[in-house]
Amino acid sequence: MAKAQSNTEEKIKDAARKLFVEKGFGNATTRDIAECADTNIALVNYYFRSKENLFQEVFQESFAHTFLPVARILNDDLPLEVKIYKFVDHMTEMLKRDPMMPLFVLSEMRGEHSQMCRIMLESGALESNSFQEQLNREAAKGAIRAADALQVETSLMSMVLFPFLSMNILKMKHQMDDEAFTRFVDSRKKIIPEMTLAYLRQREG
Amino acid sequence: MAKAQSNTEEKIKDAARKLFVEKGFGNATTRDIAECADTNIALVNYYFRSKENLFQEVFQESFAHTFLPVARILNDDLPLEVKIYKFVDHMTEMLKRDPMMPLFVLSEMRGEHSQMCRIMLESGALESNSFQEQLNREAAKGAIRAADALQVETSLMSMVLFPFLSMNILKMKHQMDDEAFTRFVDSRKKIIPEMTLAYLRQREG
DNA sequence: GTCTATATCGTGATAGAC
DNA sequence: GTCTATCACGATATAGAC
Repeated sequence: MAKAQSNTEEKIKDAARKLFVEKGFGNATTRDIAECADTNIALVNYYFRSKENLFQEVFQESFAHTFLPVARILNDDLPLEVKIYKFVDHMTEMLKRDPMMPLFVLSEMRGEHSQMCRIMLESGALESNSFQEQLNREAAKGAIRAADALQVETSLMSMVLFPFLSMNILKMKHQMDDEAFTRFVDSRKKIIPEMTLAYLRQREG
Repeated sequence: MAKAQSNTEEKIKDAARKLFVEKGFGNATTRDIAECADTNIALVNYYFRSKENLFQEVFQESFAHTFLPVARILNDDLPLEVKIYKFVDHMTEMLKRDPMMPLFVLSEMRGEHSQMCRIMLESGALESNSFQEQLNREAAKGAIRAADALQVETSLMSMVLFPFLSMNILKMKHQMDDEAFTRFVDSRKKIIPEMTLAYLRQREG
């Protein structure tokens, strides 16, 4: 079709992405978005039929293009140790570029309604279980203890994501500026894999 | 003063606590709260001057009485291993009783405005650093490696809190019912301390 | 203390001129 | 495609009767 991309449409999308993530779906108003995109409410509803629709269109891609590819690293074909370091590193770098995304996603998941639920399911959230198989193989070799992949994944996700989820509290409570926060999460790139591997390589208690 | 506690006032507080946590400050309406408390909007504004004020009054106590005491376990006078197991266990049990609280607190912290910020600061969020001192003593004895208390605290908090923060996604993605979720977080009571202690006891990389 | 009725405002969405 | 003007609604909050 090669339809020329309207500049206005893109500006609205960008403004929406920014404001939705910053303030949540409920607190970001159409007026905010229009003003931030240097236009007016009527045009927002001209390009997208409604606020809900705008939300949907913007986050289908945005979410599927940032979070999911990184999360899938755990199912890549890589040696266990390499994989864990790569996962933590890529996830951390992604979050440094988009630090408010995780809190946004989680808070939009409250309540059944939530457009986010549909988006997550449609984005192919159901992964393969090749990570569990890898853990089983390593355990059979005696390289690591027996471990539940879901528990390990959850721990990894927790430790990487949580500092960003609680960024505001963390900064406030420990007087961190942006630079100090970056140093903090950067040093976790080493700590988190070490902690995970120390657990896996330990004899079962 | 011994002023008789109005039953209505308590019902409103309870309703507010429930709905604020469930849907967030912005999405819980005064009408919701009034209806849920079996009364009307006028009475809500009679007892509390405004919605914001109601929020403030309800969460000053609620938050300070549930989360903070548990968080302070890390500064208790206990052997390191005992302390870590106790912290994870108590925190998990607290969260099982109030599973939506963490996501609520974090999402209310977005934006500078946020009454939550004041509440957190006033609640005595500034703890002592006795946990760091304990880690230093243990490291000096050679029992553990040198470690930053803030990093260890963050990892512990992460691993306990995150499953509750992402409860909806977790349940949806892995078809967990309430019982399965409880089993999941219960088994983390063992995994999380093991992981933390395995890291601390490991020779430095 | 409790309720009904209402004032006032901000929101999402649309009609219609250009 | 773009804008102004406006509608319909739901929100918080209050006035005033009982």
